Amino acid sequence: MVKSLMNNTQLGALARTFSALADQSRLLILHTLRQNPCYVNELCEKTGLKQANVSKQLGILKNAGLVDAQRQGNLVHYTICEPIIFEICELVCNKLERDARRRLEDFAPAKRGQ
Amino acid sequence: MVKSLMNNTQLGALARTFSALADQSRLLILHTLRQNPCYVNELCEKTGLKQANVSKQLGILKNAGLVDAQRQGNLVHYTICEPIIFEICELVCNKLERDARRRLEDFAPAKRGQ
DNA sequence: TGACAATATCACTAAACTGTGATATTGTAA
DNA sequence: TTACAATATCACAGTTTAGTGATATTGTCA
Repeated sequence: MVKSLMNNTQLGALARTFSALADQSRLLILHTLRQNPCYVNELCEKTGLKQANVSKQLGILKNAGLVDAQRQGNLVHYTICEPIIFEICELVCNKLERDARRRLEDFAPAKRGQ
Repeated sequence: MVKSLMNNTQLGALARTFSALADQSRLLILHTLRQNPCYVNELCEKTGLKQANVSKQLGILKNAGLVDAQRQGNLVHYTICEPIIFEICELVCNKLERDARRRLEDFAPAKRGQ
């Protein structure tokens, strides 16, 4: 259970963490890193995002404590350091799927199966 | 497990849900509603936010499918309709606490207990 | 009907954010 | 040292967002 009473500092920190997750490009980066931790240039290729943008978003993710960076010579290797983000995404994805299913039911009630 | 491959539509929907959670005022409203579902005017009193603001944020939360509204005469009663948001907040809060603890350890290593 | 209360919406301002080209930084290797 | 590659940072434009006072909408009651 979340603490039953939260203070403003806690709510602010919570909001900042959600902000880090509230962008499609950053989610794409996390999703990509999940398949394989990799270097910045690889992230650019895999995601199709530009280098400056990838670096910027990685900075935000790192600042939120979601990814870790490790310099290897000329390269920087990024890893996800908070697997809980995938639990969280799973919970939200399930909710979204339920929502969509419910919306369909409004048009095609009683159809069973998917 | 989250689907191992997500498409842009899914990532976008995910980002939009996190956006709804990425604001301190909205988290405060959710937190308040969690103690007791209530009417808009009560929310204004309990949170100290202005009426126009509360209505606006409630609209965003409702649009994200996080709260439900039920008109009762002149009043509108709001309820949280997605308890999973508390699981999510709990996961994030635990992470934040771990982060803070780790940060403390950098200054006061080996102190045990809290 | 008219007066009033609760809530939602509008129009606006100030602040924050995304993506980008250009540039700075950091490391390698000759 | 110099040249070069990978990444981070800067400065900027365009977009989005939160909060607010004013107003519109919706419902109650007399």
